[in-house]
Amino acid sequence: MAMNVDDAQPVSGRLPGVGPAPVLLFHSLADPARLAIVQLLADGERRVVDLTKELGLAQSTVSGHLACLRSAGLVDAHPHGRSTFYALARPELWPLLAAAEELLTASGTTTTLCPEHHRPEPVAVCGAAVRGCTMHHSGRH
Amino acid sequence: MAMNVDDAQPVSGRLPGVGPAPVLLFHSLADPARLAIVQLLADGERRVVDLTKELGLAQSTVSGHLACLRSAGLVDAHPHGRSTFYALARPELWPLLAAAEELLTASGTTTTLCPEHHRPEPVAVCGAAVRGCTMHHSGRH
DNA sequence: AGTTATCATCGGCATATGGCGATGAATGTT
DNA sequence: AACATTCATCGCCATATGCCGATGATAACT
Repeated sequence: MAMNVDDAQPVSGRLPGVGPAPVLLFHSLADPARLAIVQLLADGERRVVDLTKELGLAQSTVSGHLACLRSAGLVDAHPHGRSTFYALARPELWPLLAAAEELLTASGTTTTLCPEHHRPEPVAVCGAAVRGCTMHHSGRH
Repeated sequence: MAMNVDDAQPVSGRLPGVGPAPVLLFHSLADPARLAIVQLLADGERRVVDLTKELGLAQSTVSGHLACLRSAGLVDAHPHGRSTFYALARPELWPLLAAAEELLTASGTTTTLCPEHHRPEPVAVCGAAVRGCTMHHSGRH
């Protein structure tokens, strides 16, 4: 479930230099469960059990997905007591999801990947400063 | 090699609504070969043979990857004579890749996914209008 | 100490993925 | 007409992926 970074030659060995990092990043987002986790974490950090219940997946499965997201650097794990809290680690994720959403919209698909508060201004006639992309920790410790 | 759209219940059936489209999109980018193809096509459209040589992969493999990218709506196929030209179909892809690049940079990885002419302005003090993200067809028919 | 809760990790299993060569259709060339 | 080229598709195979239950470690609670 992991996809190691150290698998050297990605395909045949002489591909143009794409590097494993972007592949890992996109791979981590190329799964319904992981994408759902990201969306849930957008609302605030969660414990593994919480996600387990919200997703309807086995605990081991959720842990696996979280490990994947963590290896991609998208989430952070904060152990607290006997539970572990997971939270989004990269605010830069929202522009990415917004861009994906826009691409899909342009392709004719209606999708919602970003919560409203993380979407960029519709057009921004210029003047308004930085918006969206704010990390908000709704404490639960 | 395709990943069908009609596989209904993605994981267990009761996941929050993420929809198959974004998964398909990210999946299409989560492969070194396909990412390489995208980069090559950024420079202009290619035939399958061209990509086959440039990637060092079997023709059937390349065709498969192109089918995947096409099913994700990222590339278009223009049959011409006995060869087929493939070109990028979505200019909106560049903001996506730029966002991914930024995220990875923020994560500490140095990666280059967009050609310079497709990158957004470094900061854009405001004033300069729309830039980058232009589709350029360097004809070869 | 004993019990309960939470979670990471492991092994097993069914399926998906990505690689290849072979085949056949379509088209251009001789 | 015969041949060559290009490409989509198919079957095969090795590996990766995602799911689960079981196990064991850690920490809290009685």
